[in-house]
Amino acid sequence: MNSLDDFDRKLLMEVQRDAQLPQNELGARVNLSTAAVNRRLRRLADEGVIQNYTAVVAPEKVGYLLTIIASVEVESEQIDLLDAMKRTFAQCPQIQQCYYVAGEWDFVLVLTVRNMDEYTALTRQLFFSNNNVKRFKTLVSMSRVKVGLSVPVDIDGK
Amino acid sequence: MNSLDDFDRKLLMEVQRDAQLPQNELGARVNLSTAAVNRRLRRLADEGVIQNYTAVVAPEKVGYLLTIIASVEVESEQIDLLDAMKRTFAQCPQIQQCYYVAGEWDFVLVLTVRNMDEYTALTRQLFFSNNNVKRFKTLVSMSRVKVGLSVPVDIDGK
DNA sequence: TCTGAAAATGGACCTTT
DNA sequence: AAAGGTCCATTTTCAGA
Repeated sequence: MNSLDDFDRKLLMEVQRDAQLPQNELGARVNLSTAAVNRRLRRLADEGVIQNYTAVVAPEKVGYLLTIIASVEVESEQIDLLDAMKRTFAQCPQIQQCYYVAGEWDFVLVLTVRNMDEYTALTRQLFFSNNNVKRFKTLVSMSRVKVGLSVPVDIDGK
Repeated sequence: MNSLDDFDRKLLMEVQRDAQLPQNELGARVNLSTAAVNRRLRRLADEGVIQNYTAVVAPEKVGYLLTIIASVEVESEQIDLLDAMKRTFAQCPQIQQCYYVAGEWDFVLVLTVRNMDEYTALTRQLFFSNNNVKRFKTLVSMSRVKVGLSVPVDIDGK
């Protein structure tokens, strides 16, 4: 049902780089007619391979000057407590990413905040006032060396 | 030069959620004519507020089943050594994100890989064979609770 | 804000494998 | 059948009045 060919992979590569390329330009790059490109992009979206199209906003241009990585260890791994935390984290607009991980920590969060005060307030709200947070650690980003969600869909293996 | 009004903020909000909304639909949502929407989106892109438009690909649908968070401590913080590492990390397609951080670690990486073998190979290439890596730690993501790059541009403060 | 031209999308239909 | 190509109508973009 869900096997991608080289056309699909090339399209995904291009459209991850620039989702605004018109379909005729995509067609020129991957060697397909615009109609075929149109059909494939629709199929990829329908199948959920392409989750969505989004504009990437530069946080520093809208006043979000700080990026923070926070690790969280929980007190109890009881399912409903975990689910509640996941929901809380997912809903928090400043949390861009939340991973539930195995290892020394239970959650890793990537946050974007305006300044340290905003982060301090968030730690109160998210960590200190949550009984199930045993401890957390903060790493402050000095440089966002690479930031993206691109998946490498090179032309080869499977 | 770069002050956003509520129209801009609403547009950014919408277009982060779905970059495919036509400009007339955006206009209806934020209460502007399509021409005004058109001009504003162009301006936001020109100013770099909108960095780019991209299709978000579901990694698991293209065979990238594992998400890994890796922390790296370096041996020396000599500028040229750091720059070399940054370049290496930035170029690695499986590294989605790389932050240079202050705190217990020097780098935090978010990686997407097909499987553990691929990650093991990457650790050889990126960490073990790099003299400037003192130590690294791996956290394996069991659940990608929230994954995005959205910046909260709600309607309020500055 | 409105109007209109140029461009892009997406369906219908036919052809190829 | 499954997928590509061509053609065409509709929608969208975007500049000028």
